[in-house]
Amino acid sequence: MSGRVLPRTFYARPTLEVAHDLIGKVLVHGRGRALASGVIVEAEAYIGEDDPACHASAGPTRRNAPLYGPPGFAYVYFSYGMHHLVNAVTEGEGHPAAVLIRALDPLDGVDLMRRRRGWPPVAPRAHAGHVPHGLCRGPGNLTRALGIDLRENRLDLTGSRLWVEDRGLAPGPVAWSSRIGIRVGREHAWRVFVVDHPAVSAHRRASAADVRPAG
DNA sequence: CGTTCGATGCACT
DNA sequence: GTGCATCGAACGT
Repeated sequence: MSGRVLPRTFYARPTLEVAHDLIGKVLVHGRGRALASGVIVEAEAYIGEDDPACHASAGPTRRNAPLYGPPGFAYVYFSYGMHHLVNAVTEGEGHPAAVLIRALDPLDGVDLMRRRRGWPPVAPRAHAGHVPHGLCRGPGNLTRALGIDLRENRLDLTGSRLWVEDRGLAPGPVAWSSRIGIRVGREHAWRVFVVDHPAVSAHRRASAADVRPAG
C-alpha cells in the first residue's frame, strides 16, 4: 500500500488551499517496521507576519526560521513543555506560512502508535476492523504516536523519512471554523476538518454557528 | 454534561 | 520572568 508523494508544487500554493487539500492525504513517518501513518482529518493555516497567531508575527527568530524557508519542509516545535507540533511549510520562500496538522485517522503501524502513546496492547481478536480514533486526536497526540519530535524539524517532506502522500482516498464533507487554542487571530476561520469525524474531538468540532461549509 | 487547572521546558523580551 | 498553535485529570452543575 503506497501512494504518490506530494511534490513541492503542492505546498507552493496559498496556504488555505494547501490546508484544504491536505484533508484526506496521508501523513507518514518512518520506514519498514517503524512506519506509522494516518489520514489527515483536521488542520489549521497560519499565514504570514500579519497573522497574530502565526509564529512569524514578531518577525524572524531562530525558532521560526523554517517558516521563512522554501515550501514542502517540516516545521516542528516544542510547546507547553511536553508536546511537539508538526507543520508543513507553504507558500514561497520569504513568505512565512504553514499548515498545522491537528488530527489523523490511524492507518499503518497502529500497534507501534499504541506503544508510543502508552496504550495497552489489544487482544488480536478485538483488533480486527476496529480503528482506535483517540490515538492521533490532537496535534500533540499525533506527533507522539508517529514518533515526531525536534529531530524532524526542517525535514524535506518531498524526500525524507517524513512525508505526505495521496492514496486516492475520498475525504468526507469538510467544514471551516476558527482555530483552536489561540488567544489572538480568532477572527480567521482557518481551521479545516472532516465533519463528524471521530478523530476530531467533540468539544473541538465547533458549534454550527462557527462553521461554514467547505468549498 | 460543563469548566478549571497543573504539568513542564524553552524561546523570546 | 512570561506565555504558550496542549492534554487529561479533577472538579462543579
